[in-house]
Amino acid sequence: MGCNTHTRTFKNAVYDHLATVGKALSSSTRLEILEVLAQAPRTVDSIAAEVDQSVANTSQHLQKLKKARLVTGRRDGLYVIYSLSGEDVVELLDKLNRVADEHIKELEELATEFFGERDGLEAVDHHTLLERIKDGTAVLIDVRPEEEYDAGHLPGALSIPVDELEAHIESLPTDRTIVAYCRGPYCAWSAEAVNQLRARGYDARRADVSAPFWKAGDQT
Amino acid sequence: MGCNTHTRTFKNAVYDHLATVGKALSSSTRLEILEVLAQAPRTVDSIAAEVDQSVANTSQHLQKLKKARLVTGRRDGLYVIYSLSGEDVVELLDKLNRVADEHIKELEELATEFFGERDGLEAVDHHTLLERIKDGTAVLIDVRPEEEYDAGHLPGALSIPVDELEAHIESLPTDRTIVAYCRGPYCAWSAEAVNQLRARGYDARRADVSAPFWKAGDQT
DNA sequence: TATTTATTCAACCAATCACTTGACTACTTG
DNA sequence: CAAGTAGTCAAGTGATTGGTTGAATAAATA
Repeated sequence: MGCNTHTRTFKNAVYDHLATVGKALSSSTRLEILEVLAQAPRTVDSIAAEVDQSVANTSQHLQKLKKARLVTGRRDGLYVIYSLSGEDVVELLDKLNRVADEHIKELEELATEFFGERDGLEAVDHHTLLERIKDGTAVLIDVRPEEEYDAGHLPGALSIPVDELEAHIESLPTDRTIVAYCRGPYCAWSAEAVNQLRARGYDARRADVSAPFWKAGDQT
Repeated sequence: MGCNTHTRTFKNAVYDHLATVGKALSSSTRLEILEVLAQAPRTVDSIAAEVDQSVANTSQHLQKLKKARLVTGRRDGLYVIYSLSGEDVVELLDKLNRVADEHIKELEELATEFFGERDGLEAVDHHTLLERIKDGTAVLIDVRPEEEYDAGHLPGALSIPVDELEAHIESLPTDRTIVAYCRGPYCAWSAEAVNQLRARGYDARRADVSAPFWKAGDQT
């Protein structure tokens, strides 16, 4: 209380600005755009295709994200290339994911329903993953599109996009565990990769790791 | 590409759930409610008064926050007491604050405009703060209402709510720096406390620390 | 049981939202 | 300069939002 009368308008202005960021995170389409941008910078056209929306609509969403300062766009000739405006945005998205994951039980239900029994493709956590790669008992594969791998990947990972897995499957060692990861905890590609690998007799697992989030500090 | 057709509906469901959390953060009133709850659990009535909204409206906002699983309410006799549903929610709010603070330049402008020259009341960062308290060159005061102090405070802090500062000012040592903190980086109370203290000849500073966020890990 | 206090629910309104369509601007290449 | 491609802008539509008001519950107390 006390200084409320003085404070009001300043406080409101502050919360309005914070809400601008909140609003940016309030549309599923925008969250999808953000996750795409968390993998690698992209042009408007390509984002639109990725999230299955019209270019105009995508552009408008990008304007909103820009207003909230979560993304920046730079012109490169014919194209405008958007990217997240900082590491901390990845961290924010990561937190949002984790909070939702922790508290919204429907998400877990969805996941087990979609991935089958989640322990059917037992995920491997971050720390044991690193150890297993070091001591050579596991091979880590990044099943995202090549450009996303090129923009940054877990150390020691091989790039094998899902749709090329079939072709490269022979080159993988049969005497080690294959651990696959993709964009995030709900990205289906790693699950698909694991299924393909298992069908061929490999010992395969999903990594319990969000692709761009190795930058975002520790995985608890 | 590839598995989009299969993926679509699952992906949409996931992003819809994430957006539920985003939506919860998209209204300035709700963010204010969350910050209040980050200090201490509270009844609907008292939240409504604190954020200056009708009880009905506040209740509806709380329902939305509950649906997003950011808060929980438990009945205690006549009252329903709401609180944040976990530490991680505090961390999420903290990230939101930091991202906004980092990228939205208008926020800094607002702050300097309101707090006067920000370095006029030079904030003290987390680490030097801890050192100064340990070696006894500084006294830390928590200027939030007593209940919020009671619900949790920085170790070693004294509780002196702003509106009682005048009365207790004599009891503070004149030979040490007084460092004040309150709810968050935009909470005006600590600034006001500093002004009062300086007017009486004290060496006073604001702490660059968000009250409940000592739980939320390190201050970078 | 009737009354009081705290909270929620339901109905409503103006404002905002996500998305569409179609026109407009920016840049590159022929 | 004309033609083509990438992106933005403007106007419009139905759905959702934040807020209001007043009635309906829920629990404590008289």
